[in-house]
Amino acid sequence: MTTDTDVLIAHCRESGQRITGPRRIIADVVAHAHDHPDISELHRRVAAIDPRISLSTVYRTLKVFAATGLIERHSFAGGRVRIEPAAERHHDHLINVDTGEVVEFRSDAIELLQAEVAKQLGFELTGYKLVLFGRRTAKSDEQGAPLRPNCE
Amino acid sequence: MTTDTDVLIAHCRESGQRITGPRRIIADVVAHAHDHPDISELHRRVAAIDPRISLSTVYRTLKVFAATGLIERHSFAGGRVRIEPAAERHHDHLINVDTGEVVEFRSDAIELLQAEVAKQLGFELTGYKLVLFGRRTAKSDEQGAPLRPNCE
DNA sequence: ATGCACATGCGAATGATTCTCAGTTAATAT
DNA sequence: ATATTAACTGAGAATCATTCGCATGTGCAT
Repeated sequence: MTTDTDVLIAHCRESGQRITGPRRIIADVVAHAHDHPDISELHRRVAAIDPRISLSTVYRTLKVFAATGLIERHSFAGGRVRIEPAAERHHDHLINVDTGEVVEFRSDAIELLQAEVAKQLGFELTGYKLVLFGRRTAKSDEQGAPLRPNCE
Repeated sequence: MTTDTDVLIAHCRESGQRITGPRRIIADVVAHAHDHPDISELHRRVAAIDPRISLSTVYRTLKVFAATGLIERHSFAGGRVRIEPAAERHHDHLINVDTGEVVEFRSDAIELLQAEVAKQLGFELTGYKLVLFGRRTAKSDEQGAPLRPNCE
């Protein structure tokens, strides 16, 4: 139960949501999940703290958190959705196709170009989804969260 | 049954696949599907030609076509997968968040930057997924295939 | 303290996709 | 042409992630 968690809780309360036991715990787990876990993994961690908390509640609470912008939901591999606490600073992801490892990065240049491209097509850019897939170049292969490599 | 279709058929045969009645029809429908339909929509079109063709067969055949690189499978909106015949020239997509309209575009600059970013992170870029979301700027709103706007 | 709207848990429902399996059929050899 | 056989197909069951329905439980404003 750290400051991170408190921030989540605070935002949640501000947006008129009730702070319940399950939500406290889920907020706590999410705030410390810096490895882009999927929802069953989150439920596993939550259940390790309080086994009475159901998967439904995790789904529902995450939806609430997402609606308030407290977390982000990614679908890197087409299949299950993966969660990360909302970052102060926006970033994108590179997936190691060999290990599933998720690397975060940001590039202002790419974002500028995207807005530029959209404008040229007659659109105002409201959002985008960018995921890079790659393979480590002639270096040690590091660890990585299990994730189905490749993307549909 | 046009040249496009024949090309699909030819590629299919080359890769050691059998050319069956259903596959002919599916190839034909896919070759003319320039609107990124989802799989049930494809099945609808296929069934309009031969109602005996099952949804399973459409799924299976599309998987075969995809494995051979004859089509591309996109998951723009998180939910169902959408199909397009493989293009000579690679391109990305911009989704009109108001109408679901899919606009194709390409930007060498963005692709160069992506490879650059990956390299800086110590990766060789093997692929990427880029989807822009936008809203038409002060112009007539055009038509668009129905698609759930926004993306998780 | 109390009430009630919102939250929870459980299991059932959904929706897309995949699998199973018995019956067909294309491609190849005869 | 015909037989052979491995690949293909249709129908429905199975799977998997996610959502729903509903009876019960519980924050929190009064």
